[in-house]
Amino acid sequence: MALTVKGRATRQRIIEGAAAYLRSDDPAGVTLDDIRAITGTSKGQIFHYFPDGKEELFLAVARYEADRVLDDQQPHLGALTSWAAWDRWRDAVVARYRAQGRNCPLGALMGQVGSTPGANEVVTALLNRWQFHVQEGIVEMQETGLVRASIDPDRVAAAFIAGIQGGVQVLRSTGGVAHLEAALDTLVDYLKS
Amino acid sequence: MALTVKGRATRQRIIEGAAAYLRSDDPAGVTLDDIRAITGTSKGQIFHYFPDGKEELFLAVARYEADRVLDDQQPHLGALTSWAAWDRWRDAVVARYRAQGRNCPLGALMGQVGSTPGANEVVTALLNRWQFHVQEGIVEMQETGLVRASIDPDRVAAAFIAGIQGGVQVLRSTGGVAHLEAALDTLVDYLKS
DNA sequence: ACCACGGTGGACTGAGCGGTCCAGAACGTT
DNA sequence: AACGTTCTGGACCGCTCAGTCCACCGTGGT
Repeated sequence: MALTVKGRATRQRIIEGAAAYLRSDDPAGVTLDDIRAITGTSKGQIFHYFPDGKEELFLAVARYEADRVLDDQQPHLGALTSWAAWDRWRDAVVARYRAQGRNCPLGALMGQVGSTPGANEVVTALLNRWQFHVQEGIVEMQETGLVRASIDPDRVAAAFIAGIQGGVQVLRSTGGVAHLEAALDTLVDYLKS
Repeated sequence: MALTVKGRATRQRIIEGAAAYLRSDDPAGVTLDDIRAITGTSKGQIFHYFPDGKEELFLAVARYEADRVLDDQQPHLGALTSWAAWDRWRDAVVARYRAQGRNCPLGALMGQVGSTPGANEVVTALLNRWQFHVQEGIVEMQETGLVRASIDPDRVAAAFIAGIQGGVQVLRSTGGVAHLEAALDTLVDYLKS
């Protein structure tokens, strides 16, 4: 399938339109017809650009959303070299998810797509990149002596990822960011102690 | 709807059969017909005992599973009065989810049911009870001087809940319990420090 | 001018599935 | 034994929705 400039634009329009729609509404009941209407396209186009249909489209949207997750944390996440930087990062994460509210785009997508290999791969790749950045930050803090050397950067970075994921999970049920904040603050506190 | 003894038994059979089936298979594609076949019942019975249909049945299963979550952590969760008890609890949680593997019954159910008020209520109630027990444990440890008084039991208990939820979430994608262990160990370590 | 190929529109299909309905069996109460 | 109530079975309905198909349009290369 060779795409022209126009074709790429349409494909992208479908992805972004679908992403926006899935972000606002409950994705459980989202149909291809909804997406068709929202993006001002037709069934023909959707299957032209995503031959495997719904699953392929949703996976493309998931990849798109996954990229945004890390983008929204930059530049803080990439330079966790001082306590001030950690605080800014913490605030960025909390702000992002507070704004997002109950509608976690990726979470909802995953609930939809289920546990296909492709879906797991998208999530795993995101979590790996995320954790890597946190780990890098911890290592750098250790090198400058701000964090004691006895802690295991990989392990604590994993704990951060788990804490954030869980905080967001709770947010999806309760609507509050208290757990997310508690997890982040407690772990940062742990690094400082 | 007045249920006889036989009726209650059938209703329970449906719930448990559905729970078992949902636990093993991908719940996204589970139909009422599947449940009917598994439980050896009929459409008539399902709607007799769950007049609101699929949603009511799934909610009943969710409640059933939610109860099991805490049950599986007992008696450890209810008596976090020594470091040994905390370790036993930690091991019980990890063992439970390791055995469960990728198939988180409640998580999958929630992905199915979506964000109905009823579903949120089930999850919120579970998390509250869970967090309460952890908080109680922290307070008791403080009273016996094993945990320093300067930490906020509520906040750290919330961090535990977030860490566990996130660890399970990661488990669902990667199949590994490393994140769950990292979260628990790091937070217990935090309490000890 | 032509032609080939990618882009676009939308009617149509087919099946899966939640939910309805009713007839009849079992039960238990008097 | 008779009658009301609950339990059970399964045929049936209707709708939703992913996916198909094909005709037509736009564009760019020669």
